[in-house]
Amino acid sequence: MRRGTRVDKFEERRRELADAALLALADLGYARTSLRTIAEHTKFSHGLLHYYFADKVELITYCVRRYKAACVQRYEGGVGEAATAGELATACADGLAAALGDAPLMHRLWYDLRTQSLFEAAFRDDVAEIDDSLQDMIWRNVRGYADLAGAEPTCSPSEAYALFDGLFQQALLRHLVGTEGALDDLRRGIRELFPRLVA
Amino acid sequence: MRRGTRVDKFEERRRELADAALLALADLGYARTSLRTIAEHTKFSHGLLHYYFADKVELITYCVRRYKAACVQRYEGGVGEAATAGELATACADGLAAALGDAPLMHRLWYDLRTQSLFEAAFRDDVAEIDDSLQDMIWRNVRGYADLAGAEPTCSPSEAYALFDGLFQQALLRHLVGTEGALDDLRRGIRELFPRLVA
DNA sequence: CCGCCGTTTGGACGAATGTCAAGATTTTCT
DNA sequence: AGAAAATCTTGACATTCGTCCAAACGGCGG
Repeated sequence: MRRGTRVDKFEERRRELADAALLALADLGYARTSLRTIAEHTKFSHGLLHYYFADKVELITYCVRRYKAACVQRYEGGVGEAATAGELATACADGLAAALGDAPLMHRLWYDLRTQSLFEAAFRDDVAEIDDSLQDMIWRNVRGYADLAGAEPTCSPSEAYALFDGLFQQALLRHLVGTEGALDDLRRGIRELFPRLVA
Repeated sequence: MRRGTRVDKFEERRRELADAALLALADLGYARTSLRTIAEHTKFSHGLLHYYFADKVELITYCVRRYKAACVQRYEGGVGEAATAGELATACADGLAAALGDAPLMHRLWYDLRTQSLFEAAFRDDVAEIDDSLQDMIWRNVRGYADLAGAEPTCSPSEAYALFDGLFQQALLRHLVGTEGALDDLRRGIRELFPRLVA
């Protein structure tokens, strides 16, 4: 048996366990998720987690990286197809609102982990990496909008990301407590944000 | 001795304990703060906490309310003195940047608790109340800016708050990891945000 | 078939947690 | 001063946590 196969099998199980852990984390949040509750989301016993992960921190950071993989893949495409600036803004707004509507608990977890990284240095690098890729995603859209509108962005990439993220996070908050129209407001807010950022 | 005095003394100690708890929470975050570590921030023993608070949740929610009291008091004044729209924008930007620079750990705690409220229903009402008062504070500034500029806001109060909060939260993130110029960027970002929101 | 090795289990451990109650101490009232 | 009420300390409790480990399982090459 080739060495590669063993490693692949090992990595595959790590991914499987991490995915289960992400479901548990999305349910309960970082503060309330123990290794045993994670194990209950799998068909294995709690001891196994320490066979595939050195400790809890390694498991969680692996989960964060895994979340990022799914995340950037989702946002990878997107900008290309719009013919006008308005179309791009609408497409971006619809995409973000759909992302929020499809997996609100995952985004809640994202904000939880991002906040935890401010207290737990171990998460900081991975979280920062995800944040950067999200900022890039937003900036590609803003740049694309400016190009189609024959204008230039009047803000920095990080500023644009902060503003988009503010809208997104508030929409998440309101969506989770059941506020009607939170997603529609998000769509409108994002659509109208684009023209505010170029000149 | 009047009954009122007893109640006052009781309430005063509750405040004292809650303030110590807030310091501990600001240090460690909600997930890592236990009742015993809170007690270590006081001159009392851990058992006393259950004399003044029924359980941990009541203590934390009391802390949140207390945080709000200090918070709204800080932001209460502010709008009145500006003579021009630009002055108001600058004053608001300076105020928010100063608030962040003076007590970054308290604001980190705020975002932590706001996120926890998405998992722990017990905090939800108090957090929402603080969020509303912050939104009002922002909206007073946006309204005031629009009046001085002879224009009208082109966004809703919640939208304005989301955008301001996005800038503030990112500035906090970058400030806490030591990014130079995070506060200056926040000031500039807020100053430039005002004209984007009126027409 | 046996023995090996990667997997998996289930229980044990010490530490830490929230909660509680019994007693000591301090304050207050008569 | 003495009684009563309040404040506070101390130690214990059950539970849960992360971690570790000895043993059992399972497939595959000999």
